[in-house]
Amino acid sequence: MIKNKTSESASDDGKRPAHEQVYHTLRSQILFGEMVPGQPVTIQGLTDSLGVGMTPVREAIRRLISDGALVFQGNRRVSVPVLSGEDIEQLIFARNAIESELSRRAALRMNKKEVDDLEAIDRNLDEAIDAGDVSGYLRQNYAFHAALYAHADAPVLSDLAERLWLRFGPSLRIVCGRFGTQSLPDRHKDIIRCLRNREADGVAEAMAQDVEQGMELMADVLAKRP
Amino acid sequence: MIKNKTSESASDDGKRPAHEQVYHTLRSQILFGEMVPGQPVTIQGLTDSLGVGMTPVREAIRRLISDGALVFQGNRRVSVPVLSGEDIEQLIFARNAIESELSRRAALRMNKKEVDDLEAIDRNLDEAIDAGDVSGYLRQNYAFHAALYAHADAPVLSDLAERLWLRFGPSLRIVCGRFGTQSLPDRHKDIIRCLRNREADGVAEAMAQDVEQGMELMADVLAKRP
DNA sequence: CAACGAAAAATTTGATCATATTGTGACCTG
DNA sequence: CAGGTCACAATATGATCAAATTTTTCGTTG
Repeated sequence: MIKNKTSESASDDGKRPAHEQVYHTLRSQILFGEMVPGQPVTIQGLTDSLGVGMTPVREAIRRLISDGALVFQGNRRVSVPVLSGEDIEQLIFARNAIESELSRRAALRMNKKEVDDLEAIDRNLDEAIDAGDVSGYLRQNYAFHAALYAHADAPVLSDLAERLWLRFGPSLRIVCGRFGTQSLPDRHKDIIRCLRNREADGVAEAMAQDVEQGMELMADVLAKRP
Repeated sequence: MIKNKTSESASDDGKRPAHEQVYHTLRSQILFGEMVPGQPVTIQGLTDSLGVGMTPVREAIRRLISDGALVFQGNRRVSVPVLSGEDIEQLIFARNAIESELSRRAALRMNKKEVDDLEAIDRNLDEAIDAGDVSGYLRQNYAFHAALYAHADAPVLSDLAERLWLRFGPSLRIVCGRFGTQSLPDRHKDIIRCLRNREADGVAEAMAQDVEQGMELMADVLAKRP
């Protein structure tokens, strides 16, 4: 079986329509910090680099703007968002509210094997931290939260959480890039322990601390040098 | 000044690009219940009825899907969302958290005149209720909340709130259509009183009750006949 | 004479449309 | 009831038009 298409990138997934491909490609790039806050995003640039027409690119960009993953800058220009102090403050509030509830719901629903799987992700995360692998850290950290929330059985709330992550993804990468992977502490061990004991409120509390610690470090770092 | 364009609808706003026009037109239709939950939405249907090409329509639809205002049903089909009981439960939680915080922030920032303006909206709302004007009720009720949140100076949280409103708009219309405008009680008078006294926590509490009452009535009604 | 600034041309990017292609579901037939 | 065919709607592209930014040029001024 030969791929005779030129296919410069975008990993031809075979079936999915191109606009979804583009959406998911860009989404990952934003979520995992492959785009820098403030970086301009052009339609024509993407049609060239991704090797697709403009229509799918336009649709993907609209979707990402609606997600808060990109911002429309008035004069037809689109760019990766730069977070202000107030933005981060609001993100802390919203993440605390939404993600602690998601954690609580997940705690009530997860069985032993599912907690084991989550712990496996956390081990991968620790490996990435030890290796100083920033990209791996961002991916595994996201995977940990996403896996937990997937068990909450709450699509509306999960959706909101995803949007919030898209907003701070690029900035989180900046923080990690400056201070390495050691600097961001987490409460994942507490979360897993409480999950095993089925202490839903404990899980929610640990998640709230996890969120708050990470976001406040981010706020501090970005306040010094935006 | 003559509009010589055929312009069947979409109120040619002069400057804004067509895809934004289409987006806002559809957004209003969804928010104010001019679309029925479950109703299919086709690209070609909209290109015909709005008198624009398909590209702007496609972009607007993608944006609305990302907003949660429309749902993509797997096989290229798009429709207006139908809320399940679990969806409403999650909406109640999220609205409570986000909108009470927005109210609290607004309370700390609003001056006397701004509260007067809000009260004027509430009077319009009461008129619509007395007149049994469902469409007017939906618009004025939204206007009341939107005006309040606009004073919270919290764009990230306001954005989240807008998304939640888009999700339940069509279903709220169904509830009003079945039971009239009298059936939905609100706490707007309490909110205004607390705003005048600068009791931020009181405003937040009243808003939480306003949200909860409305949403639970909606849940009850839809539970009987979805 | 150099430097600054304003106006105009050129380039780049975005927006829209018309058209070709592809995939989906319905309908008909054996 | 299975399999094939047909019609319709969605997807994707490239061409064309419009807008905005950048660059260039020219005139004025210190």
